[in-house]
Amino acid sequence: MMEGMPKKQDDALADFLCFSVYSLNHAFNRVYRPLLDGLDLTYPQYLVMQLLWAQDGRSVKEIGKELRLESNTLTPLLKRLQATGLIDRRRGKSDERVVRIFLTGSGEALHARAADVQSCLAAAIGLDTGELSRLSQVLDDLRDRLIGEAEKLTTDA
Amino acid sequence: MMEGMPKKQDDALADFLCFSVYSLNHAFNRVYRPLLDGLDLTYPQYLVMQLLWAQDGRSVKEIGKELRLESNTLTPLLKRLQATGLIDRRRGKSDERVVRIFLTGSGEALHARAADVQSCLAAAIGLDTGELSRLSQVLDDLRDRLIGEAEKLTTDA
DNA sequence: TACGATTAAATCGCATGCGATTTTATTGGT
DNA sequence: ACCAATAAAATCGCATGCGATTTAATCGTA
Repeated sequence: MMEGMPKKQDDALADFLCFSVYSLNHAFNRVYRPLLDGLDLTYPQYLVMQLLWAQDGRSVKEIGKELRLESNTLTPLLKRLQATGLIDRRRGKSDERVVRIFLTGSGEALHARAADVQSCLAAAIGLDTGELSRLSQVLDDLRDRLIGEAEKLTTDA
Repeated sequence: MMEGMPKKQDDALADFLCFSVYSLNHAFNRVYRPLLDGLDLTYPQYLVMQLLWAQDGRSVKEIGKELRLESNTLTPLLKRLQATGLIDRRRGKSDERVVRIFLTGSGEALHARAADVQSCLAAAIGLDTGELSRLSQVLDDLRDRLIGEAEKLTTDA
């Protein structure tokens, strides 16, 4: 309003942006859910399967680094995928602490059935390739900056 | 790669964008958490309090419409806020089905202590006002479009 | 070699989200 | 006035996320 005091107003936008991301994330889940229901996968499970389809035999740690998740989230999730028969969990031979994740036959087979999830999503989003990649880039940069800030905050406290 | 077959590649970007949003949302939570810990609030609880600080006496339905959440999420959350003494839940007089949410004294008092959350967030994000509002707008538009698509998908099935 | 520090997973507890259902109150048509 | 349809919350079950801690294996160094 006044020239001298726009700071309060501006700061509110930070909250708005966070809510935009929060509610957009929920919206994505709502689109993914009906698509993934047919595959008996949740969205985080789908993310893990995507990684494994790209490359097998990753450790829990490596998966966590890619998805920004910790073992306290991944271990139960991976056990559920194992229970449904999509993956195997094997202790590393050289290092017994490491658990490596391998696709089973049905885990690999699911890849084909997951083929149209991406195209449905792309259609629902309705942005062209350029906009998509630009937007992803902006969000990823912001994410990495925030993770840095979060570390500062928690280290200080 | 080939000129004739870029569709597969393009569709993958849809998955990437969704993951960008997913992981950015987690990153926001990591920044908010240490800030909100001092207020004994979670991020969704903070969102509800923001609404109430702006305007008291909303119904659960109205809060849900703003935050895109259902009663199955809000009811337990609101009961926790009531248990910590920040809000009151009262049945509407004209319509006994409706539960309206009111700030208590300590709920109102918390507003002052929450003042620097926004400014810390704004600093962590590190974008200027114009970029912030443009980005929010893009994400909100996408969210609303996706919710529309999700309804189509679930209605079809 | 011994042993404390480090590391990878796992475990525990709590707070979301949400699909599905239930409970209670209100409304609308006859 | 009656009663099915509708509407608002609440309840239940399950799958994340994550802080905090624990367990088990490996490493580093005296």
